[in-house]
Amino acid sequence: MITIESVQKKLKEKGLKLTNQRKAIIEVLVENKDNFLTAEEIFLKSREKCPQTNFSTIYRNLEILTNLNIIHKTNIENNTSMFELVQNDSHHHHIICKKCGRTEFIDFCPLDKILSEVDKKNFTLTDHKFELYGYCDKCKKKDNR
Amino acid sequence: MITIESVQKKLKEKGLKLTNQRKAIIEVLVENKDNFLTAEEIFLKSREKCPQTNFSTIYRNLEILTNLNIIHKTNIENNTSMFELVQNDSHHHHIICKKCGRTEFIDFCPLDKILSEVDKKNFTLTDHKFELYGYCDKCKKKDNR
DNA sequence: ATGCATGCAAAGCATTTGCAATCAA
DNA sequence: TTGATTGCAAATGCTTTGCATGCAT
Repeated sequence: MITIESVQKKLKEKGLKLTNQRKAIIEVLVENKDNFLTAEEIFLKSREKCPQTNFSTIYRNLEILTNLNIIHKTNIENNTSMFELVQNDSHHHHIICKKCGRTEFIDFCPLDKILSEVDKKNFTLTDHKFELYGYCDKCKKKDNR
Repeated sequence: MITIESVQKKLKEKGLKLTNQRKAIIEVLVENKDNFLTAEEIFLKSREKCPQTNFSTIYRNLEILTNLNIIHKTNIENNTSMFELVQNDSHHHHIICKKCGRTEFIDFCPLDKILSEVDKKNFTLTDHKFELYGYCDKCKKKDNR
């Protein structure tokens, strides 16, 4: 279970300062840990908690948190990144609603199934992505493609 | 086997005109059908064949070809889209070199393995992505992350 | 001839950065 | 106190768009 406190502890261990802006960002991420959020969504929600928060602060912190493996960044369709808290207890993948960003977790990871095949190709693997896209119950395809 | 001619035929069937710029773009895509290319790479290579080609022409055509399912668009890491010709004989996934963009195909598709689980979640699926990232033989991790 | 396609230049949007001021430790 | 962090504003990079011209059919 991820809490605000546990993330803050993780930050302190890394020697990072706990500014109000950073606290707000983390709170937002924890409160929305079942959804991918855009930087703008995180910005707007963070500003409710810490009004003076600036957009560049958001981006700088999202990068720091990504590098620390506290959050996970993905690009769904276009050129807008989305972020979610890393649920560090279990490796998992996602089903993502293309309209509202709501996600469900998939415990299944296909990587094991094909690792032997990859080795043959002489690639050194660093990352993988397995994501399903569609429309959730509430957003069921209207005039979307 | 995908040839320039077969793609051009497909375009004609759709009522699209065969301009020199469009021909050049298709040639580039066919010649590099084993690699994802960025729009810029496609631009530079196309201009070798058709010097007056403009960047906006590239983007307009990439969008048209994507909508016609002639090419496939993906976002690897950041906010730069990459494109490859659709190998329409078989559904497949990719191993992608994060440095040079070279790809290998993976015939295995994990989707079947979990379809039943997805149904339970009431998502209407439209797309999925299964991609492995790493460094190919030639680019073996240097100072990359 | 007709309208789809292009070139050009400007705009749009997400993201990044330089720098001086501010704040947590 | 001191370096990490922030706000601001400007810059960047990729992509899109409006409009007049050009070209394939």
